[in-house]
Amino acid sequence: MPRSTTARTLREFHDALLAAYGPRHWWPGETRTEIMVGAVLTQNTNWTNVERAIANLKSADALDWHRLNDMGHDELAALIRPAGYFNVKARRLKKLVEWVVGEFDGDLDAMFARSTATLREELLNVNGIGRETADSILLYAGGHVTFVVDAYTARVLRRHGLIDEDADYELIKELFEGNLPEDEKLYNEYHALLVEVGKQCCRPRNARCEECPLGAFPHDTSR
DNA sequence: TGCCAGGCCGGGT
DNA sequence: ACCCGGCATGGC
Repeated sequence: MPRSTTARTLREFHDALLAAYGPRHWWPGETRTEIMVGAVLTQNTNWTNVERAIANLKSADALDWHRLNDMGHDELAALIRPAGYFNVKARRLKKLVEWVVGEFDGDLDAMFARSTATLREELLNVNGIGRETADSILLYAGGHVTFVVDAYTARVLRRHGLIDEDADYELIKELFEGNLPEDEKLYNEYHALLVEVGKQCCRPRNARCEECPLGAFPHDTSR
C-alpha cells in the first residue's frame, strides 16, 4: 500500500473512531505517579481490576515514590492483589520505584525533562518495563510524543488489512509515527480510541462486526 | 464454565 | 532469532 494511502487510511480510522466514541479523556488517573503505577498494573489485565488495586494504594496513602520505596514486598503485593500477577507486579513496581528514587529522588519533572529517546531507553532497561508500558508512561504521564501500541492496536490493524500477521511492536509504532503528524494530543486520543474499538467490537472471537466504525469486513477474524 | 483482559520475562531450542 | 510457559484476579 502506498505511503500516502496509509496516511489517509490512518487519518480516516481516527476520525471514524472519534465520531463513533467521542474523546476518551485518557489516561484514567489523576497524577503522573498514578498513571505510571497504573501502566504497570494493567499489564495483561482488565482495567477494572487495576482500579481496585489503585484504590487500595490510595487508601494506604502509598501512591508516593518514597512510601513505595520503603514498603516491603508482601505489603505491596497485598495491596495490589486485585490486579492479578501481584507477586510479579510488586517486583516490577519496586524496580521502577528504585530507579525513579535512585536516579531522580522521586522528582518526575527532572525525569521527564530527559529526551524521549533517552528516557525510553532507560525505562526499557528497568526490569518489568516493556515497550508498551514505557510508551504509556512517556505519553500519558510525561506528555512525550510517542505512539503506544498494544494487543488491540495490532488486532484492529490486522483485521482491517493494514499490517500482516507477523508485524512487531516497533513496526506498528513506526507505521503510526511515520504517517501521522507528530502531535501529542493526536497520539493520546488515537491509542485510547483503538482500545475502545477493541473492547466494543474487535474482540478475539467475534466472527464479524457489523457495527464497527471502521467497516464490517475484517480480513482476519480468527484472532 | 471457560475465555479473556490496555505484557513481560527467562529458559529452552 | 524465535517459541513457550509462567504469572493471578475478577467479569461475563
